[in-house]
Amino acid sequence: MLATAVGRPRDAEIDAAVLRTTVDLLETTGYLQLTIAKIAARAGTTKPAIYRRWPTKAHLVHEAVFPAQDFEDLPEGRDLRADVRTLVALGVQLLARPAARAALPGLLAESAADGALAAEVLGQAAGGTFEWLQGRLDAGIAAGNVRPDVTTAAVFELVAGAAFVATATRPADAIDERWIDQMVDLIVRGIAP
Amino acid sequence: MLATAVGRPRDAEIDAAVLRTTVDLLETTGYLQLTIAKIAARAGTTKPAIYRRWPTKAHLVHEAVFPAQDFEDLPEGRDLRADVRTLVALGVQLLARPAARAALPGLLAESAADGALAAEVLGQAAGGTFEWLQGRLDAGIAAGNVRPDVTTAAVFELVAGAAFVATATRPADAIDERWIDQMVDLIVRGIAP
Amino acid sequence: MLATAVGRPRDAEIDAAVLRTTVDLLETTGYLQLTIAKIAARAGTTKPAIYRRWPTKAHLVHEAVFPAQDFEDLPEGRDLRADVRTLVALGVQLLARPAARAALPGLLAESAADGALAAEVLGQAAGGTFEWLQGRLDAGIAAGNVRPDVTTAAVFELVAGAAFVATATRPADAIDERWIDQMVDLIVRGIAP
Amino acid sequence: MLATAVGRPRDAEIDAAVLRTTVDLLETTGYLQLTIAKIAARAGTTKPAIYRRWPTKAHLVHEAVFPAQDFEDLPEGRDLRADVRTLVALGVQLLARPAARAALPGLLAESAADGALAAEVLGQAAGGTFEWLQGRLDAGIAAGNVRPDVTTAAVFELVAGAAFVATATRPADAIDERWIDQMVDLIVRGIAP
DNA sequence: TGATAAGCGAGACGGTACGTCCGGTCTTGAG
DNA sequence: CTCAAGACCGGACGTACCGTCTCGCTTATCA
Repeated sequence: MLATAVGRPRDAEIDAAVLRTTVDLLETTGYLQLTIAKIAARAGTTKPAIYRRWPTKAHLVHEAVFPAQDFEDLPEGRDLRADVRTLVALGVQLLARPAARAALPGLLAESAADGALAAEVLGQAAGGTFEWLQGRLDAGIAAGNVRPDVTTAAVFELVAGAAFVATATRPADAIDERWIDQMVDLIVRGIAP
Repeated sequence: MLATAVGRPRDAEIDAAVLRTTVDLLETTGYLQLTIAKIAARAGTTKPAIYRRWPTKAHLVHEAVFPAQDFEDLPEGRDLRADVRTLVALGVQLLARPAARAALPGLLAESAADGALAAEVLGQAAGGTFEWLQGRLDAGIAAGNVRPDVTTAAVFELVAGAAFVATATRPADAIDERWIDQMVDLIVRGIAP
Repeated sequence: MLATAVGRPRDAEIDAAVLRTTVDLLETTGYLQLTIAKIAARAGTTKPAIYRRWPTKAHLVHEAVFPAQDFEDLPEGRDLRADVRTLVALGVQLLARPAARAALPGLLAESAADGALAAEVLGQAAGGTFEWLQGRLDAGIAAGNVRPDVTTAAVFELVAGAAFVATATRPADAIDERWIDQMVDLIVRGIAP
Repeated sequence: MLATAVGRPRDAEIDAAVLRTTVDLLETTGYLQLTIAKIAARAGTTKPAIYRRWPTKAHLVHEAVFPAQDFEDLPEGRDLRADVRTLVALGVQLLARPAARAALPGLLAESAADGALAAEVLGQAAGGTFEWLQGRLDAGIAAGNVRPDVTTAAVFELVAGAAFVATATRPADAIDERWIDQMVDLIVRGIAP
């Protein structure tokens, strides 16, 4: 995505309009019914303009629904329960948005056949989060709040998985504070010595 | 799929060949690249023969990858740990097969836009399993091994979610007995009083 | 088409109803749009009952539109002009009926790929007619009204061809007595010494 | 078939390959067995590419077998016999080719149900030819070689019809110079005063 | 300042896959 | 062996849409 020096520069308006439209249409029509042509028409541009920016629908949707900055602002660690709560809340916040609910299964389906895409999608989610969780759990072990044989991957799978299944099976308003509290409770007790 | 008395009966060979081919192609090409035309060609039959049996690709894949009988043989309850282990193992056994890994995100993506399909897919998984789990947890509560405020749905989400995320992110051989033991440990401790 | 002695005898009503319906539908929908299924439905019977009697649509149409007896009643020869007129009138009578106009190109198209059918269709038309014409021309030669080098085939081609092209290109009511007279005039002069 | 300024231009190779393949397959399989799918496969292209160019099989066959330019080069009139011979030879030349023998009944059958197609098919044949014949006959009348009451349509029907029936019933090699001479003789005498 | 290069809207193209129609066959149960 | 009823198989249909390409124009940088 490096800007070449020569030639007409890309119109940043188009980037913004396309990303915005993609989210809108995702919520309306779902991932599979979403087409580049529809996005182009609704964003007031053309298919080639979109294909110039994103190689596939999956890349576009990924960028539109899970912008990179969403994964960057994890707070400093406090006590264990608060940290777990932060993680569960992050998972819910990321996955429960309508656009995310619509996009994720589609992205996963595409990832199944495209390793590079899978790496990109998962890499981003895991990226900072995984290390952050590892740090929190290590601190917990040191403080005696977490069993030493608990692996970061297992906790990550529990948290992410529960959030994913909940968003896939529950109505949106059934994933609330009480749901989060319940999950936090289960996780914190599960990893306790 | 009720047999009508009148008219030429269906060729059972075709049913079998199509289901077999569907699983094969899923593992090879993935859900999105899978097409009815390819299945028909490889199974030695034609598209109409397939459309006569299954209304959409999703229905066919569902039946091919998650046949109904897979969900029917949950054993009698024993002690709590064994029961949780049964559930986790069932989740892994169902989701870790290559065809299932390829099929599930696709089915979820289709379900997002087709409520009836969602009900079918989830209904089957939840069908017996949910009630069975509820019974086991109630028994656990009665025996004092489970906190009374633990909900079946939450446990179900943890187990199914962990299995799903693990199959989506780990290599197949990294989901072994040790992984299961670890999950069972986390869950059992999480729900204990 | 020999009736076998054993078993239930065929229902002659069905033969008649199908032939009648075939002519009706030919005039309405044309040869290519005509289907065995439509004929069966309208004749109040079923496809298998029709296929039991006629191997193809072409055979059925042939029998329905050009029954064998139509070609059998050529009158005794009189004078040459009258004989030519008989032939031209026969051609017009056979080809100008709506069902025949609709059927003939279709039958010819099928005949192009099916030699046996071609022999049947042409054989019937040529059958008695060709010999009859040959006799009349021979008599004309003997009487000095026809050049000896005129071949029967050429005259046959002129008469049949003119009738065919006229039915294919003219409206039905433009093929009248005056048209016949004109053609007879051209032919009689053409073959005269 | 007007070239639009905008959009990707058509691949002329495909036009040529499809027309060539259509003629080949017509000679091999006949009109009714000819399918767009087979043509596409054999021409190395696809059905939509064909449907973009020709709305129906009939239009494609028409253009492939009777290209427009075939009807454009009628020579200046000379004496009557030579002119009639020109017309008969043109008829034979157009209709006796294997592809034309296979195509014509099919085109006529389709024309029976599609007036617009009929106008196109007949219009092309009649187009220049009819006027040309009219001019020649008028000249013949003026020169005293043709009866004034001879109509152009009747002569046209005789010539076209004879050529058509001959190609439909005779083997290809039986329509030779001698056949043409015989027909010319019959026609010229038929229209003479 | 002019040449070069890339982006843009417009829109048709090539080709994959779709879901359907229907032609001809087969099965059942009764006559 | 026929009949009515009806489903089945498979060839072909005509269409939707994806991603690419071409055009004529615009907008920037580089020589």
